[in-house]
Amino acid sequence: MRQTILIDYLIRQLALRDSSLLPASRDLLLSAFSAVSVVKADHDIVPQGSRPDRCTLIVAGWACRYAELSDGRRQTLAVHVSGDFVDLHSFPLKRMDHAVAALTDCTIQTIPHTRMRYITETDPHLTRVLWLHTLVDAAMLRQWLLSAGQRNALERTAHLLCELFSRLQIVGLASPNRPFDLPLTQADLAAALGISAVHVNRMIAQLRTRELFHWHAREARILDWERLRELAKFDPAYLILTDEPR
Amino acid sequence: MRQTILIDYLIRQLALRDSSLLPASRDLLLSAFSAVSVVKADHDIVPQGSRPDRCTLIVAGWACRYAELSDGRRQTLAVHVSGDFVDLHSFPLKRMDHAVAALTDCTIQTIPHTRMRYITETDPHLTRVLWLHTLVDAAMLRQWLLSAGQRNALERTAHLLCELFSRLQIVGLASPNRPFDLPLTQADLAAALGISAVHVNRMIAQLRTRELFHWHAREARILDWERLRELAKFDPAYLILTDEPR
DNA sequence: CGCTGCGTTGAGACTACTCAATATCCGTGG
DNA sequence: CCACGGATATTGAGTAGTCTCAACGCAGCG
Repeated sequence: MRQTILIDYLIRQLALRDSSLLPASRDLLLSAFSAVSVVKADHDIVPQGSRPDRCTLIVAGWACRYAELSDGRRQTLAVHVSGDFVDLHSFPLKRMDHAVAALTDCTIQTIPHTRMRYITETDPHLTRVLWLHTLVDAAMLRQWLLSAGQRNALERTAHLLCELFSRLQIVGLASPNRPFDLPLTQADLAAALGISAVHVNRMIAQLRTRELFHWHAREARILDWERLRELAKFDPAYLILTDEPR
Repeated sequence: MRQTILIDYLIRQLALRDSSLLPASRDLLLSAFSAVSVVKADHDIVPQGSRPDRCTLIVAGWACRYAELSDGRRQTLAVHVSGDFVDLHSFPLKRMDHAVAALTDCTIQTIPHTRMRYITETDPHLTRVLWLHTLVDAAMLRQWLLSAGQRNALERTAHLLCELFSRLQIVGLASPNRPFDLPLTQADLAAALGISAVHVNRMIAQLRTRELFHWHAREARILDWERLRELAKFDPAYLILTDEPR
């Protein structure tokens, strides 16, 4: 039962990047997950500076990672949706240099570091796939940094929407020419984009005026994918949508 | 002979994060490195979009990674010094989503992906250490994103200087209260900070006025580490300076 | 039915940008 | 050893993008 949920999202992500992973490897990973638990919106799932002894998977809901300066300024580092490992990197890294928080109520499952270690000792193929998984996260960070440094506020907003839409498609939570559920607030987007919430509002309004994107009451709709992609200069290659042996 | 050079820098980095790595593992890594070769300043070491069949180590010189938008805007994603693997992640990722370029003349050595694969098949401990190595890169990316999103130009400049100084200390190319060699141009810093070269100049001037940092003719000197660190809100924890088993 | 949180809009301020001019450094060739 | 040219650094002036503060609208909920 619990596997079924995981297969729907996590396995879709793993299979996308390496379909040659054996069922035995897949089961080695899946069989160690805890029962599901729930985290309320706006609560930390993993605090900054902690030393987790397990990795957390989002089964349902939206979460984010953020880093905080000593004076309280916060930057969102990633947005996570169903099927995302939010802190797979905590296994090699040990200490969390940032926090993970629930943006909406989240259903999660965890897998102990001891199992991760066992995987690295016994299953090189699965280990490489998990390593890749952490590197796709890093690739997204690079795109966010490219956005923060070089894209203006409008392009940056468009780019985030493109990325989220593409990633939701991977796990089957969105499909072309259909609306999708976007339960974030404009303040959430602002924290992710490194601009003020007021300015996010203006940028969203501009996307609406240009008939690229519409968003009301959590229902988001991409009106012109090609033009939005062009505006954002979005190239999905970094999401590693190709399947090749690792 | 060639190992001697590597030990000086790369091994210092690996040992810092896990001194329990066995000599056999270390040698498994070191023995596969190519002879040194040289890349002239401003030349690409690894082009964006390529599919390298080897990983590259900087033996001497300064390099950077950068991503480029289709209209030519560039963002530097990382600055690399002696002892840094610039594209270790190319092994799991296969395709480069960004480029690596020499900022100064660089001496490099490479290790084939085939050897990397062999390591993952036979040496779980070394594999975890290499995985960690790619994740320290990701931790730096997070700090850069935090800088880009939340730190102003002055703080950001100070933070980069703090990071570079700390990393140079790791490999023994800088030490407290002593000047160090900083062969970058202000334009290089601008590309890394996501601000204009003119503004970098003003920020450096301000650090000089505040008697925090002095830089002339490649010789850089941190005048007041504590105050610079405070200004930058630099917390070196993300560089993983602690040694614990992986 | 009145909070409270979120979204929207306007006005003025500030940070960092661009363009442009000048200064300085460094390597090269005479 | 000096003169030159190109790259780099410095400074000034005006501008653009984004910020902050503030007010108001609207919807959901206790």
